[in-house]
Formats: sequence, structure tokens, C-alpha cells
Amino acid sequence: MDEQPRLMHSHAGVGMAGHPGLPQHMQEGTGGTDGDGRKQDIGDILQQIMTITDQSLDEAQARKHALNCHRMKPALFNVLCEIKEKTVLSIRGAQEEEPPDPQLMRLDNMLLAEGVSGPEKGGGSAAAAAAAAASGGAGADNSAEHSDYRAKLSQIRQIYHTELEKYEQACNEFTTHVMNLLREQSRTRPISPKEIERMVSIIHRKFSSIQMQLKQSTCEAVMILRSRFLDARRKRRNFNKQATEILNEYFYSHLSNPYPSEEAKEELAKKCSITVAQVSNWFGNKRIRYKKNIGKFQEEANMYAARTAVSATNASAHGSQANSPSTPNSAGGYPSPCYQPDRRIQ
DNA sequence: TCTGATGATTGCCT
DNA sequence: AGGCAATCATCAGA
Repeated sequence: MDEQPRLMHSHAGVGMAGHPGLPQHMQEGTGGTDGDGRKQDIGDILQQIMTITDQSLDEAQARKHALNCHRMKPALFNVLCEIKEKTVLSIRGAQEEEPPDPQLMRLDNMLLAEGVSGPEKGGGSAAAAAAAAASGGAGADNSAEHSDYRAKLSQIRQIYHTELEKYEQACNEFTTHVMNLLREQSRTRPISPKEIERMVSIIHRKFSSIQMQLKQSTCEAVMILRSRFLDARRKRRNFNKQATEILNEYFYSHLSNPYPSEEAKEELAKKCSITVAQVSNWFGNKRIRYKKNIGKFQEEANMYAARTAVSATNASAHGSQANSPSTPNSAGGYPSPCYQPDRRIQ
């Protein structure tokens, strides 16, 4: 530390050397010999500061030039930079090495998975595919919703990329500006390239925190869109008339045991263009509702029973099989509407 | 707008 | 795991 006063003194010496704008006694570096003389000098300097004009700025440029040309300048600045490095910057440096932010990684992963960042996925997101599978049946409506989802997702993607580009551009502009400024200043004050580098990384950190906010809000938007899309599965559509007929036909022709096997369910699902789960739901609902109010379903049961009987008769007449899928439980018979849930045949 | 019908979901049971 | 029962949410006709 005892170096500094000496250095500062020599610095001052460099700065004042041969400057045309300063009083003669300042250029000589001696100052006044008595107290009144010193006060006079300080007063002169203050006076100069207070009366800076365009002309004095020109003088400052000349002074800067003189400073740059001084033979001691590079060595002096090197030493000053070293001292700075050892004090302030080393303290900051200890805090610089940060592990990758887990939250940022999570956001990046999610944006990648949803196809917002990274290469655009042709078939839309995993969420869309999952929801498409979940909603099963209504194909046309589903694909319409799917494309709606994709359109909204690509809108989010576009906004995200535009904003990201804007931030990156602003970051680059600002970094360049600060670097130029520091390089320029490094001619008149001790700034090492390392310090410039550090400043750049500080700027990048600031901008990346802004980017993180952008990523966060983008993720939120995707989540909202996704949940809205997945909720759409609750928007049920009634099965078409033909599907209902097929299901009812099976139900009433197997009234004594209305529990289709897995194969039968698959066959029904195929015929009705719905999922096996929907077939199961339908039979679950039908059984419980039939049981609760047999009287109400009497007419329907009779109608389907008659229809089944007719088709069975036709089938036997033509020597072919009946229309209903696989299980020939009550085939040929006239299933009376006497379903008793306790008497399952299994 | 109301109301019954109906597909889906949930929690419990066997 | 599959079924039952209750319930929810939406559709569709009056």
C-alpha cells in the first residue's frame, strides 16, 4: 500500500506536465511556498473548473493526448490495473462463478418440449397429441381443436422469438456501446481488458435475467393454452345415431348379461368409431340407468328385442351369422327386458 | 331459460 | 382391473 502515494504523485506529475492551460506555478509542480500561495492555487483551479468552456474541452483533449504520449503511462496503468484487480475485482470475482440456474433449465426444457424454442415441430406439441388421444371419438371436431391449438402455439412461438431477438439485439448494442466507452476511457484511466470482459459478463447476466422473465411468461402462456385445450375433453359430444343404435342393439340383445368382453368392446368401438373406454363408459352408464328405471326403458328394450329377432331370423334364413358382435349370448332368442344386475353370467 | 338426456369423471368396492 | 353409484358438465329440445 505504500506504493500508492508515490504512484499517485507520479500520475499527477504526468497529468500536469507541460499543460498550457494551467498557471505557471502549477506546471512547475511546486505550488506556493506559503499558505496564502496554496489558497491562491486552489482558488485558481476551482475557478478553471467553474469556467469550463468549449475551448477548455479542447484543452482537455490536448491534455489527454499529452497523457497518452507519456512514456510512463503504460507502465503506470498496468500497475494501477493490477492493484484494482487485487482489491475490488477479486472480491466480485469470487461471486461470479454461478452454477446453471435450475429454474432456467426447467424453463428451457419446457419450451423445448412444447416446441416453442428449438426447431418447430410439424405435428404440434405432445400436449395436443395427448389431448387428441384423450378426447377420442369426434374426429373432425378434434382435429379442428388441434389445429386451433397449434395455431395459438405458433403465435406464442412467434412472439417469443421476436422478443428474444429484440433482447439479443439490445444486449449486443449495449455491450458494444459499453465496450467502446470503456476502451475509450482506458486511455485516460486504468481499465484492464479483463475488467471490460467482466463488465460485459455483468451486462449479459442482466439481459439473461430479462430473458428469463420472457421465458417464464411464455411458459405461463403455454400452460394456460394447454390446460384450456386439455379441458376441452370435458366438452362432450353425443355419439351419432348409428353408434347409439349399435350400442343399444348389443345391450338389449345381451340383456341377461350386458357385460361385453374386451374383444366385444373393441369390435363395438371400431363399429361406432369411438374408443374402448367410451364403450365401457356407455355400458356403465346404460346398466346403471336401466337398472334405476326399467319401466322407462321398457319400450326401447322391446323395440331392440324385436329388431334383433328379425335380424336373427333373416340371418338363419340366409345361413349366415347374426349382426351383433361376437358374443352370441341370447342369439336367436327374444330377450325379455328382465335384466337383473345380481344375476350376472360370468 | 329450463329440463331431461347423456358422456365423462371420481371414489369406493369386490 | 373392472364395475357401481354419485356427480359433473354439456348438449339439445321444448
